[in-house]
Amino acid sequence: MTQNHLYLVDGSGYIFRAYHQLPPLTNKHGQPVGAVYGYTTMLWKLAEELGKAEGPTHLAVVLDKGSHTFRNDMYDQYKANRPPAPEDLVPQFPMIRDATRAFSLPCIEEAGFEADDIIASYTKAAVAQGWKVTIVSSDKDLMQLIQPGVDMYDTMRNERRGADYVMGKFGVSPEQLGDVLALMGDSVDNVPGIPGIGPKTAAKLITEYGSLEAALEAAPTMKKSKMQESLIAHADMARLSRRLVALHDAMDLPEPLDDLTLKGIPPEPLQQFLDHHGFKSLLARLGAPAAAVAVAAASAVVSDMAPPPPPVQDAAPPIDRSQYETVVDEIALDRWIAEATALGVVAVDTETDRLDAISCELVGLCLSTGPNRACYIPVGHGGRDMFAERPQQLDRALVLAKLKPLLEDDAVLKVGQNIKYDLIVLRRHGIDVAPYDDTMVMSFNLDAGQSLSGHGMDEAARAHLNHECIAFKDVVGTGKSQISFAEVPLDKATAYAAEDADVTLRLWTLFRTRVANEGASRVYQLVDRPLVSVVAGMEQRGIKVDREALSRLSAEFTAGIAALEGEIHELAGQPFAIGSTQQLGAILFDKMGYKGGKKGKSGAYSTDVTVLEQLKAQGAEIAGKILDWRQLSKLKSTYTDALQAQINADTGRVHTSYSLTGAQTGRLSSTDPNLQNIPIRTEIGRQIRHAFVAEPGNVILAADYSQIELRLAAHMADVPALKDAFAKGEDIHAATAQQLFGEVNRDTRGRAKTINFAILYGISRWGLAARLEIPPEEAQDMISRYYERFPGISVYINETLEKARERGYTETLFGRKTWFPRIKAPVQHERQGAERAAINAPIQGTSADIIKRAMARMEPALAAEGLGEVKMLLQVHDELVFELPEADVAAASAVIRRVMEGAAEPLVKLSVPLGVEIGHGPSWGAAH
DNA sequence: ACCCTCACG
DNA sequence: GACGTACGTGAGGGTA
Repeated sequence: MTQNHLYLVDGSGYIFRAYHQLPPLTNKHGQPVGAVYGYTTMLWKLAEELGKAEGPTHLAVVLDKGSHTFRNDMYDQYKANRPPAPEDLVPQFPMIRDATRAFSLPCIEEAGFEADDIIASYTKAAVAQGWKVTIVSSDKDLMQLIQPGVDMYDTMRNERRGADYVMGKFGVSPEQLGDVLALMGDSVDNVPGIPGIGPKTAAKLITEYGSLEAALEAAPTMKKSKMQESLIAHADMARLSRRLVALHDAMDLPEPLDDLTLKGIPPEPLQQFLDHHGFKSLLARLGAPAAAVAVAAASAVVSDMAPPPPPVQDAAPPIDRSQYETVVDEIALDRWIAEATALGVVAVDTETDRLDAISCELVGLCLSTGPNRACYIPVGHGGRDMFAERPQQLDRALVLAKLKPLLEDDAVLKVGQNIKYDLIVLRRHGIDVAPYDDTMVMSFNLDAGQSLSGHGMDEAARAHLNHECIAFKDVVGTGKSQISFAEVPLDKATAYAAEDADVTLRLWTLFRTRVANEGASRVYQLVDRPLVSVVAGMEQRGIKVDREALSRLSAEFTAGIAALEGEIHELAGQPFAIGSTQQLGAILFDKMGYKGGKKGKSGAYSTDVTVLEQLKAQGAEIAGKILDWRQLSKLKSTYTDALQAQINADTGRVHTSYSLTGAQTGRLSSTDPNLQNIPIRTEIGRQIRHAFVAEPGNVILAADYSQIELRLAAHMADVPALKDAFAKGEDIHAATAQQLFGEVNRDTRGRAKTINFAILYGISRWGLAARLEIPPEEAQDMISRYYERFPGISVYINETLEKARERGYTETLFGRKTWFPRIKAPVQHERQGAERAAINAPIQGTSADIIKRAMARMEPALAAEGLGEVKMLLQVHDELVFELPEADVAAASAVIRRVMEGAAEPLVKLSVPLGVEIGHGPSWGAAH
């Protein structure tokens, strides 16, 4: 059996080198991919090494994760000089992970450690087992690892390097290299070294004295010189530098060595990746015999080796609630904090006495640092009543003061399930939790649209951990006997709450690899994750609502409703519940004899707007009155009454709650109250919008993307006629009318508008026919003409559907997946429904991605212009609503427009401009 | 708990 | 040839 040979690829180092050495390529989606291309060719070269004598049997790509490592704690200036990564390189980082995944290679990254340390640790472990190691990198720091059995490989120069290379370049052996590097210093990493000493002098000193320590000790006896004085003066700097350049080789291996076995490179994902980016020359080689050989050789490696170990099931032990700890003393609390800090990642969950984060009281917190390692820290049991009997527990202020450094520690990742809630609760106590991961958002980015109905923890635990969580209602009861969490006994509370943290961390362990392996990193890291804290801020801020104005409207509506009710009963000849569709149907169709058939599976009469409009057109006076009654009832119950009840007593404002995982396409949704469906289309409803007001001295500013979905459709389906019209700033529906009907008037423009929207939603001839009130054949003609004039549209639709059928999901320009499990349903109308949704999802989803990016960038952009008083309050799919001092309107408008119009860049380059319309006034209604 | 209706993008 | 609407949401009221 051949000797195992581990290849460790310094992915991060490679990316920067490729970026600087290759021209700024872009792929067919307009994304910058120069570094990705270089990286891909490097992996390709490695793939060709497979099966050769010195080729790999095991391989891992190692990447940097985050920027804060233990070296920053050692020396706060470490890497402080390093400029931020270039703007067009940043979006390529997640694509590097995609590339790695396309080659089906394991990828290792670990927070708190640089890629160099991971490589050092793996090298040490492999050498200890008698393996050979090749480090794929040209980094001088890594050359310290060269030793018998360990060499380096520079794929760009196609050169293998051993100890003689180091001797030739630095004049010392690899084991002395660390001392030389410490003396030299490194301006890029900001390792200080000793001023005036470069590579030559350093090498001379080390060769002469044998080591850095020996040279420093001998310094006072050396011949007097500038260098000698410097050596004495900066000895401490040299010692610090020595520690900075030392590689940490004793970390716990995130993946066992044996898991790095090369299992062959299946061609399909690779082909998909190359195809996606349009790397044509590599694609051609993939089909060529050479690649076939490489792939075959890769498979041969597998068959040569011992059979692969059985797939690791869930390596974590089953959930054991008896191991959870209730923390009621400071020593235990300190121990948990130390453990979490050392680990660098901790699951966090807060327990409160009610559901809304804005007004709840904190009852307890939990932490988890590993499977079954979880604790519950009660701080508010016994409730809000200060005199009630309280179980023994730590003081809330003390616990929060102790937890604050952990929760704000850059080097400790906080993991939460729906962490937006915890962010708000803790921010109310002066704690800004960062950095964070959210398992609910990760689940959404992986599985949106999959058969699971939501991304809640109980469901996720069932699906992914095969575990049934304690149900909240089993802890607090239901209905009248329901108690607050503050009243739950500590043992029960600990079992429930600590389990949540335990499960959250377990889910995170699963999701983080899946996010990396399934191409979700980009949308998670660059779109959704940064949004969580932004949305938390918006919810916490709320918007002011004029209670008196709503109350006046309520009274007006009440009077109108009463008057209409009388008239309706009069016309019907009897009193009845107008709100009951059942009774209304009976009155209209059975008693009064109007025509209008049964509908729906329930067999009940339909009485919706379209039906009532038809009756009205037939001359049924009652139908119009019912429509008016319905409008007023809706406005009163859903808006004027409900909204008053939602005003927070402490803030005097309304705080909605946004769901980041509610809409399958990636849109946000808003609940309690829903502020994304405040009336605007009718004059009477619009008055409700006028009740959303600014504080004295401030104004409300609303910024809307204009026709964003149509613009995206024009870009994604590549329709030159539509793109030109947008580029010229033309009225898009008029332009469509011109194309379809040859003339523009009110009628043709209106029909064109209907068709344009129909396209976005996935059209059917019957749907269009119903909308335009024309026969289906005529509608079909119109659709055909649309496809003729805009051929890109039908190509887009067909390609989207084909991909959805083949892969099961659609993707936005930012890589957001939406799954369509029913796309192959045998029942026709289910399947067709899925098809229409699949046509719409990439467009609606890309629009959602874009506004989310604008939101994530908005506050820093405003702050950079000294506009810290400008507050983002609401998002309504294509609109952002702000409150700001009147004096800031002009400056803020410019920033807001710039951020919104440029939100796709640089990740995605659009071939149509994005337009933004901005208005302001004393109220939301006035801002439109 | 479910259906219907209707508010928004 | 029949299907009975468009895509994505959330809330309130009536009914079983």
